[in-house]
Amino acid sequence: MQGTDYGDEELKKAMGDELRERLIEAQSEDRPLRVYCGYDPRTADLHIGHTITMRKLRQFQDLGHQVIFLVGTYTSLIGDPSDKDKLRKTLTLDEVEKNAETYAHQAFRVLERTKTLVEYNDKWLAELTLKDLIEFASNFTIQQFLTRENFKLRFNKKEAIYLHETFYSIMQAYDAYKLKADVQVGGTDQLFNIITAARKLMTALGEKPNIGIIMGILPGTDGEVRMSKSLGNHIPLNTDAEDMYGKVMSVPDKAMPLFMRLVTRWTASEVEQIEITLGDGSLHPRDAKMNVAREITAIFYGEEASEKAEGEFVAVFQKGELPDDIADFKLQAGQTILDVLVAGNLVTSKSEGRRLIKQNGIRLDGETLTDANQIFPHNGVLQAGKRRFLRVVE
RNA sequence: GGACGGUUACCCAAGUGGCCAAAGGGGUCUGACUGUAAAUCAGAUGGCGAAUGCCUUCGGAGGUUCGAAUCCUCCACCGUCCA
Repeated sequence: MQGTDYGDEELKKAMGDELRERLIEAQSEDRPLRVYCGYDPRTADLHIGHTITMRKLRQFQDLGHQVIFLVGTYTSLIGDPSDKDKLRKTLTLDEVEKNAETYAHQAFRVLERTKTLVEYNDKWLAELTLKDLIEFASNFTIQQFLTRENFKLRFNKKEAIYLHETFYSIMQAYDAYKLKADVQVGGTDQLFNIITAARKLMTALGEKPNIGIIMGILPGTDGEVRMSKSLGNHIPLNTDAEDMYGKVMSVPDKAMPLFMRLVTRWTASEVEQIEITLGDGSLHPRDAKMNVAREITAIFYGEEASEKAEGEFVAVFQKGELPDDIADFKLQAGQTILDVLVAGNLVTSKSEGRRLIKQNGIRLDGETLTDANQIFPHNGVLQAGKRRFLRVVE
């Protein structure tokens, strides 16, 4: 149950107990648990926050259970208006399928491909009739939905709650039913869908209710707000090892417990051990974070690339040396410092370049440059800020 | 169907005729310091220009005005309430 966040001890205990029972039951029937999590491929641009539920699925996978990666092809077509992260535009089936492919590709850096069953929910949702929907919906009351935190809050603030948002819960519940899920994994925003909607509908349709594993929310690089691309504090999966390592190092120390629990492959006892050594001072917080950064980078780029990224980080940021790979830039006659900054992609505009120079953020071979319009003085390594480099040659 | 209200920069959110390239917060960036791209402190954060400055931006299109994010008209999208 590492990294879970039910927001309620009783619920957590109930789910833990039920999971234990279900495990025993499955064992006596000589079958693995069916564990699923649904993904809406409305974006193909994943960040490490998206991998939390995958990590949890992987843990089940490693214990020999059947993991189902459900692609929300049908639900993605509509789009959830409550999620401002996602564009509200309606996607075409084609786009969804393309996204799903990229999505799965990234997901399989966490999950074992051969042991993962991939399903698409349009297979059964598209076939539902209005009669079915009415029947399903008759299991729920408006009050139940209104007690859901998410809705209650918006209701009180007089914000819109769309009718079809309630369909979402019902569709997701039906997914769980069709998949005969023993366990469903999701973030805290999915608590209602998993615990209330799915369990109720499954029971009504004569299945055993799924057990919810509710995962905590990962903060972004600022350590406070949840990781999100539109908030600009995310760590993307599709970057490079050096960048990922560095971005993890830029996360405030205080957020490390969550990063360890939600993103790394470490067990609960391993995490506890680290926290004990941090507490008694035998482990330096910086070293602890370096371990986390190395681990997370290794998950997505492999051990070798991760170690290399760490070596580079130590060299560049702790010792102030130059990184291994610096792009070459061929100097043209007459180019000013500002010209080179722009042409070499160290800055995105001349204004930004001027700003950096004014802020003493531009160095050539370690010497701070102060005049943007000066003809580029000589060959050497040009550095913008702490982490952008360019080797200027003839 | 009716009555109101909203749409502001990466995100949230002020601004209701000139002092608005637009408060504040978040994010991001830079510098100092350091234990790290942590914490803390300081600064920056549309573009072009050496610079007084100029150009583009406040949902879209027009209009009023010496002057509009601010007023008017139409359009689009969204919300709340009444029925």
